[in-house]
Amino acid sequence: MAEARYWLFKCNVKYDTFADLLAKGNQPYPWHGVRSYQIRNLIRDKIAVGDKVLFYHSSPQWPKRPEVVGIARVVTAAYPDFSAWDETSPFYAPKSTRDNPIWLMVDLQAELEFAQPVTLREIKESDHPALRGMMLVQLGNRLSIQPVSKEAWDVVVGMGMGK
DNA sequence: GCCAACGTTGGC
DNA sequence: GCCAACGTTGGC
Repeated sequence: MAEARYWLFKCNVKYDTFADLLAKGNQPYPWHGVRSYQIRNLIRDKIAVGDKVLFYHSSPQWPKRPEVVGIARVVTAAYPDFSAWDETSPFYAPKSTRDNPIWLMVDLQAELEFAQPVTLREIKESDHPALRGMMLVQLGNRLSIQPVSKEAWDVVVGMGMGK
């Protein structure tokens, strides 16, 4: 296997949470709902089985804060996102057909829930150079999947484990 | 609810 | 291909 890479996946808590992954136990969880070509291309070209994921909750209800809540692992290659075919899904996307799927997804499996979630605010306020370099804290960034450096990974996971 | 960022759409 | 209008994201 190629060397694992590190990512941050944003999850809008309106649709899914880390609890949904944890509830699956050892079963894979289809990371559905990507509707951005940039992210689709990342999934298709860059993300591989075994890659590691910081699981981030975005857009929480006040007074909850956006935060990294745990770690997951990529367990499949990219395959068509079936939620695009479901008329009852908020991610229904009729342009993506079974014969010619536009939207792709991978499956995730939960690995570890942080003892102590790492909030966006903590990451922003950290003076650690690896965290200051994270895409997450840069202005205007809205990508729902972002590459994370090994250094930033180690720092965030350390914070989440309560170190 | 507000609003900045910014990707996407569509008229030309 | 340009670019203005529009829609979505997401922090606050």
